[in-house]
Amino acid sequence: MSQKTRLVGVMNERNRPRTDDAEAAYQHLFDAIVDQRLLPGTKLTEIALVEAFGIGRRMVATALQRLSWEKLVVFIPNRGAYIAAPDADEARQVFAARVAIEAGTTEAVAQAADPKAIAKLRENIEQEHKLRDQGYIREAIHLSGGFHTLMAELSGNRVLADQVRLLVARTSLIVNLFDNQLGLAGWHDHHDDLIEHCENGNVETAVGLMREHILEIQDALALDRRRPVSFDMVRVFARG
Amino acid sequence: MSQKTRLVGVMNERNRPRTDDAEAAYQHLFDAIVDQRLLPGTKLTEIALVEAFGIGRRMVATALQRLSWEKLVVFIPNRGAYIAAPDADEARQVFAARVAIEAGTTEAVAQAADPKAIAKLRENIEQEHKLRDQGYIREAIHLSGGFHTLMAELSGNRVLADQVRLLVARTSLIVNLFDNQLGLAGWHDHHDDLIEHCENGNVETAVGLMREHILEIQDALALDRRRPVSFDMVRVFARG
DNA sequence: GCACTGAGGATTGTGCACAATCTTGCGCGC
DNA sequence: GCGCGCAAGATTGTGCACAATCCTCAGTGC
Repeated sequence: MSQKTRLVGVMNERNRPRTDDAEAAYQHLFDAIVDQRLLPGTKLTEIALVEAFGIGRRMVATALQRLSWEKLVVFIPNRGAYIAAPDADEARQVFAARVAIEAGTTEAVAQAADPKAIAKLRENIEQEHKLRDQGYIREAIHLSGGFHTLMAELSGNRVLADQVRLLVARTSLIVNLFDNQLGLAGWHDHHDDLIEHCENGNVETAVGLMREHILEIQDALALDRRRPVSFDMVRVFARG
Repeated sequence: MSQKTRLVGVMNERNRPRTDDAEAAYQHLFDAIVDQRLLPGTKLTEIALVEAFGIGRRMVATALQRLSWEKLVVFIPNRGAYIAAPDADEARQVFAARVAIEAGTTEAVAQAADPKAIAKLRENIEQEHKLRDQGYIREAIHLSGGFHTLMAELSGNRVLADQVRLLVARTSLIVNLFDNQLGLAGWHDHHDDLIEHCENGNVETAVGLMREHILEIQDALALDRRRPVSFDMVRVFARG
């Protein structure tokens, strides 16, 4: 028919709705945050991400809103979305939550004492030892996060595992923001002891060790001395 | 000027972007789910909600996706969004997570033993007693959820409080789906005892009571006998 | 010098007219 | 009667052209 309805977008061959693109964009951003390629305060504009990922505004908004819900991104109305920059109070709450939740995951793993799970944890430890011997604090903490996430997954509870995954990610932001006076002296032996007690089904001791371990990470940070965040340090973006 | 740019939407006075409308829609839906006005399997179409709430599709999608992340709504591709209908395994994980997390909140409240917090909890108990005397199981469990949420808020940790709020909401779905053979015999005295031990700073006992309490709620449900969910029982919608 | 205003910029929300994809149901051939 | 296929329906994603809102930064009056 001779309808003149060519107003908007007729015969656009490039707009196929791909639902899981939002998930992909989310994963990319999440990994970039955890790997500290995206630093706190970095600006994330819809249009910029549309161009970067080649997806529509809706999927970008979906990914950003999920990150916002996970407290990794903060929306400032009519200003844009920014990578979150937790303050000292929020940091303390994150660590407190980690103590509470990871006590639960540790208890589950220690009670089960599944040899297969223990083996996976030992494998993770191997890699951690390798990096620790080279003295890289940041990588050590990063892999430490991997250890905690793995432990949560092995607990068999998806709810707790998801929470630990998020809290580890937020810890990554926190480590970036507060001066790190970490003496990794006796710090590295905790994971080994933890595994051993889990293997032997020594539940109480394992849980206690996990709590101490997390609190020790917190104490290694100077929570009263936050690195100033300019909230417009945009240019770091040009790296991914 | 005499611009003829009336292609799309010129001078629409009704399209002012109100950012917090997404939050309002989310709250309405969340409350409806917790209050069991929206039952598991109910279909939630974007367009229907656009007309119901008078907001744009984007904000509706935002609200729905948040509910989806919170596991209260499930997206089925090209079919629409549905109120979640947890299976037995998911139910067990929710209860396990509640045991772990609420052990943490109880510990915090009992350690603080703040008289003001205790008073608030007592006030909640009063209302629960009133409803329990009338024998309403559903309302009792609903208010029981309120007690747990309040406890989590009083623990002073927003992370844990948010999680408990979500887990309580999911429990509301679960209670709806599984045959409830609840004998609320000794069930109702737990909250009273719990408060007392919190008041006296009896941390270990309080935590143990909370764990038992949650497990008792779980045991009162027949998790192996799920009520069939038609996943198209739409008409229940006409009630809000 | 200083406060205030106003124009421009930046950013997100909206309605619209599709496009893509899956489900459903009906008719047809056998 | 029965399976099969194709058309119609339903639902969400997309690009576009705005609208609304807030921020920024000049320029002006006092």
